[in-house]
Amino acid sequence: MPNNQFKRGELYSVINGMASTAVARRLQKNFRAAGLEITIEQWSVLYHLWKEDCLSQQELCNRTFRDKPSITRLIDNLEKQQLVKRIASATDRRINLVCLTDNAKSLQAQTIDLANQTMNEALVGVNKDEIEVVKRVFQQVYDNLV
Amino acid sequence: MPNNQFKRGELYSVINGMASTAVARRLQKNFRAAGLEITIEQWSVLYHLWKEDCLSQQELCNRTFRDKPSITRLIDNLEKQQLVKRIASATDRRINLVCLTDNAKSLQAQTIDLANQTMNEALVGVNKDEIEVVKRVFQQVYDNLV
DNA sequence: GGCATATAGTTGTTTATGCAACTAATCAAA
DNA sequence: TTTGATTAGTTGCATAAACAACTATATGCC
Repeated sequence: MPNNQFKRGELYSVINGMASTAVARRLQKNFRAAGLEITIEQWSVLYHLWKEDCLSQQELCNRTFRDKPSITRLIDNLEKQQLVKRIASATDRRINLVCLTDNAKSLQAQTIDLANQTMNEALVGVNKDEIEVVKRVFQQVYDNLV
Repeated sequence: MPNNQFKRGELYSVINGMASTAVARRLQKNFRAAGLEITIEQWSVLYHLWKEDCLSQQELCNRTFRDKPSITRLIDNLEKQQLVKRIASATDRRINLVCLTDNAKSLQAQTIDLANQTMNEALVGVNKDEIEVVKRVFQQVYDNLV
């Protein structure tokens, strides 16, 4: 089915180059406009810590879909900005627990508002059913490949 | 509508961190497995040149959704690998036309096969209608933000 | 206990991105 | 025709990603 294949090839360009980076860029811009000096990558780490604090770096890898070196360096930068602290696990000395500082806790409400606002800007003209389809397709694609 | 907003916030994580990078990673892996020493970013530039050769850098920015510095450096690297050449425009001396070398032309069929194969792996269990919804949503999101 | 293996995290290297500041060429308006 | 604004492209700097090689700790098997 060459016709179908061509359409799938087109979809690749769409997925890779367009909407996802446009959303990320807009969110970054909204952070900056609000005077927040964090990157969206740093925010994506904080986002998971707000849901559950003091995760290991490995657990952050799993939840943010990043590899270990990426998380190491994101945590390095977050530590420099005094938003998280590495705390050695008491039971397994290989593990660093990454814990939020008070500094980071105070950012939670504001940044989540900005993220919701960004998604509202992004999703004008998109209905709930379509969102559900996109979520299902992405989960399926992820499961197919990982 | 706080409930709706929360769902949109979740979608952001999905869009930004998951399926798109998983597809990109798989395509990169498939290139490498086939002995091709190009990155997916370089491929995305070549992809548009195969459709229409000798585009200006600005036109490549538009078509690949990248900014000018990104294209400058991608072209730098593609030129090092002798896959493209910068040719000064005869009519406007500000413009570089980016043209494929024979070297690059010979890659076209193979890499497009690999891209189609990658999308087939990625889209197992996803039907045509869902693909159309995803494409429409992404176009809408992009139009909303850019 | 001791060795092989697995797991958690770090470091080095290359490539890519975002933003701001810059040069050079073109265009347009007085 | 000269001056001011726009457009095309480059460079510097900080952050991030992919991959491979590495250290340190823990686990499991004999």
